[in-house]
Amino acid sequence: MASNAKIRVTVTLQPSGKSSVLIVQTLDDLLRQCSSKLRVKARRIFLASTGEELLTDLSKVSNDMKLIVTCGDTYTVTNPPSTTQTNSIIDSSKVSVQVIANRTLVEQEAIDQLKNVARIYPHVKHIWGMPDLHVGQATPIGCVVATEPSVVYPELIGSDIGCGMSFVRTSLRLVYEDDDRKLSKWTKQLQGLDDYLPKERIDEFLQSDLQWPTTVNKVNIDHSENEQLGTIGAGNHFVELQRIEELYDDKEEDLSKDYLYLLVHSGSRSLGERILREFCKGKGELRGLEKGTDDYDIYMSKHDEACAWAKRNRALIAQRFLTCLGQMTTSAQCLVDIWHNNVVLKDLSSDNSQVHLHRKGAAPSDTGRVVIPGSRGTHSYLVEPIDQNQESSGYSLAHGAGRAMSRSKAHQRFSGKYPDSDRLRITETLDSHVVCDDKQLLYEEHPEAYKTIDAVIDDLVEAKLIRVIAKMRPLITYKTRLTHKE
DNA sequence: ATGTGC
Repeated sequence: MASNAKIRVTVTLQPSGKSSVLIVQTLDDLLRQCSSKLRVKARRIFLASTGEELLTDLSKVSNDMKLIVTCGDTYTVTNPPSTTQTNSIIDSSKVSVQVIANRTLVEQEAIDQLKNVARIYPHVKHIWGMPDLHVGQATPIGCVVATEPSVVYPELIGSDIGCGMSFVRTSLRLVYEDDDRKLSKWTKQLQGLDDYLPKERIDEFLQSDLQWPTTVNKVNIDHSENEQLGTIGAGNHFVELQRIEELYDDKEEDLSKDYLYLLVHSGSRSLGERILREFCKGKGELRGLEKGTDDYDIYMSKHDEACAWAKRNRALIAQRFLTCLGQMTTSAQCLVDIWHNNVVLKDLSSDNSQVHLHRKGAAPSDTGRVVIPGSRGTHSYLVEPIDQNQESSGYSLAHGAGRAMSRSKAHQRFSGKYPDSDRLRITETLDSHVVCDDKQLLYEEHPEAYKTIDAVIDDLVEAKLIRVIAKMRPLITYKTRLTHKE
């Protein structure tokens, strides 16, 4: 076979299950790309179907083949995981794996990834999948993993430590229900939000007293690790101006249809990523950190700091957004701030034992109200957990609509279906404004690339996990003014 | 989600 032919393959790292699609030309090229994409020293490659090892070249590999990569271990073909159904306990033998989804479609691949977590991580006691469960790199997004309290797995929290959602009541008003002239003007005023702030402002903000909505720890780290504070980032992060479309509970005294609300979704930017890398790089993907070791103490302290940093990041993003619109930032009040990606020590209600609850894309149901965002141009929901002590759902809820397809698939499909990207700046469904000058993101984050938020909410209501307080309508979704990656 | 390499 000609050595310059390009072949597209799917590689899966064993035992972690992390996978990636690569375009490769030679075996050396393949090993190199595996190392960089999977973040391990890739040493051996096998054909997934037969277990045969690739020793000299890619002559046995053709387009779209599945390959297994290991760091040195031999790979032997095993039976695939048994088929499963959602809304039931999948494997009660050792680890209970439960997926809460009825109306929402959860891909088999995501469920297989969840079962893989149960199989390969020691000391796991319970796993829950939320209705927005979808495929991740190795661990699916939209799940909660409870382990023995003696161990923490950084990989089960991921790189965006502290990522979450702030819901802020502003003093902005819209006099007419659809004052589009005002919204167009505000959209134009949203400038400079992607710029990094001066060191002095960042340092001062990290050391300020902040109630958001409760006291947030001060953060004391070197500015070289802080420069992104106050910026939204990319991917599914955004700031959205909303109004209340339906208020189902008039007893909520801090909610008023007269004012507009800000929803901020962002995390710890590259800070969290550096922390994950520090604890996983070259040490295997599954490494647990054991209580009593220095690594555990250092990771937990950095994790907590990243969580505080992410909260302050959301606060500063909201401030900057309101400043663009000429608002006094002191007039805003944060009603909800939750983490989607973090680990907490939790007392289980069933047997008084403790677990480390790792949330990877899941909202807490044990700290009060949460906002569950839809996809771009769809409603978000302010909800209240019915029982703050609900072990059967892992003390958690869905954190959003959940992707229905990969980013690459979405880009390919929607750039073909909607070639005029400018038209995506006003959403088809609710006529909301979208600020996103990154064309790739416009397609990757297209609403049709996500599951239906109403199905996710229905699943949680039917499972008696939440009651809906308010339905929020998007007015302006701000993603980025940066144009790179086009 | 992110920084980095091709």
